[in-house]
Amino acid sequence: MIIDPLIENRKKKLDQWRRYGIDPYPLRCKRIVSIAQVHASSLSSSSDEVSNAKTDIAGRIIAMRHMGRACFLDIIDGSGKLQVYATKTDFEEEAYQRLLELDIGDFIGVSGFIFRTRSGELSIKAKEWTLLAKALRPLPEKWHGLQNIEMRYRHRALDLIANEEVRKRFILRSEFIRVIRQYLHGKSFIEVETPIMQLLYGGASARPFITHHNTFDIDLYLRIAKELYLKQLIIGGLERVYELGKDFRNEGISTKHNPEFTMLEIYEAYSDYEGMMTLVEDLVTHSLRATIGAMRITYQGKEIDFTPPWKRVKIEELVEQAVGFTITGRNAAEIYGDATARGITVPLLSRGKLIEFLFDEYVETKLIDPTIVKDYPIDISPLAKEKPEEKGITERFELFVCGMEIANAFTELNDPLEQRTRFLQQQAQRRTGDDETPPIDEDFLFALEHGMPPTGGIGIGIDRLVMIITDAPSIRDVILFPTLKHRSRT
RNA sequence: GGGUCGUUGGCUCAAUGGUAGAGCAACGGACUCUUAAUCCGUAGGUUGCAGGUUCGAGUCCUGCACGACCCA
Repeated sequence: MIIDPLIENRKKKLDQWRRYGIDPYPLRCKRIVSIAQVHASSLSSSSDEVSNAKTDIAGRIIAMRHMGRACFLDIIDGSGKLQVYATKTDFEEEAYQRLLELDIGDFIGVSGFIFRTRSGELSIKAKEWTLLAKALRPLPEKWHGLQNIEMRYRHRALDLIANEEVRKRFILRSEFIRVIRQYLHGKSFIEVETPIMQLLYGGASARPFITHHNTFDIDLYLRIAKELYLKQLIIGGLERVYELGKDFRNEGISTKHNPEFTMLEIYEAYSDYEGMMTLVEDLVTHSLRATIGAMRITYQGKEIDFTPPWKRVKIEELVEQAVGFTITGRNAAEIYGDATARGITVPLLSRGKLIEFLFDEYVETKLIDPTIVKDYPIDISPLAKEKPEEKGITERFELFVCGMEIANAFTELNDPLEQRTRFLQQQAQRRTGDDETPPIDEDFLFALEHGMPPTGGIGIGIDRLVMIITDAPSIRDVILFPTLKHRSRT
């Protein structure tokens, strides 16, 4: 290991504190008030001496300004920043000298009186101080912060210390998720937990991660969706359930994809996809109101208006508008012919996949304001119920915002024989090399054969919603520890 | 997987193919209202890794690692 003089110096100081008889890592500190509380209780007062009572605060030193016989320190805790003013005359000779030996990054506790400096800054005049935790490494630079993106993702602690907006973003993420849970509880949904490690994966089209259970000596899959378990709960009589947690998909990484990501899935018996449209619209707008307090936000320079009602439009209509020829009522060969006649290069696919391809290519990125895209072709919607009046079309919708898929919902297919047929059709695709098609889940079909009431279900991508409300350019900016390749420490 | 860009002191960044620098942080000193404190001084580098071209490479070439963005 390379000897870093900065770290060596701090280690020497650590020993020095011990020689002084001071524990550099004491177990406890005094009962303290938060810095935010100090600011709050001093709002009304503008006098020099704000409080005659002694106040105890604690936090990390982020700046020190030595003035000879006086010293200013900036201290932050989880709630904010406060300036500490220490003068030689207020301390024993030793205590003041040792204060000067502190490093930026160290945690200290300060006992003193709250006052305002001549320039009006709320400060604490220190009477006593204690070392709470010694830092052995220097903090990132004070006003450029930590800019290196790789460092920010690999060492999120430093990112949170150095970059205030990062910390705010993750606090907002937490608030947003809390509000979602409150909303759902208010609607009598119960939160449940289903297996993350599964014998079979399903409920979506994606390649899974594989792990191994040693005692049973079996491979298990990390879930790609919660759908098939949650619907078993609907069958079991838990009529309103949701699960908010991670799914895992073994696919590429991009600014919109992390291999593990947070998905909320909600199932409601006796509802349908119309009910899910209302639910997602209400859930999202309610959560926006309760967190950022606005319906209009700017994402990466684009204005987005969440004001309901959101546009609801059939996928085939959107594709028709974009490509300029008729889709509805025409088969795959006809669509393929029209596309190639217009110079649009499309692969030879089934009808649904063709429409999906054209949608991805020509429509998706243009959907900026929240848009409910509905009535998907049946061959790409194996878990959704077919519309009786429109053969080949299912009661399924996806929500798009800022060109990103945010939610996917259906009137759940509850005919067990039909479901088996659909699964078998998927298996045919699997055999032709589509490795994203999951195997048939007999346990799910077994449950379904006992009868599932008409049900609406939806999956909502939480990370992407948080990206939008926090104006984050990459999904890695809203996941505290995004997936990165291993890099050995030098 | 393909393309483009990036990797220089703890951090943020410089440096026509010609002695690797600055600011912050650190260390020593001065200073009792500073807040990007100020002033004087000191130290800190195998320029991501491995090769190659060259009298000479942070800079040019090849490969690799990691990251960013775009595309698939």
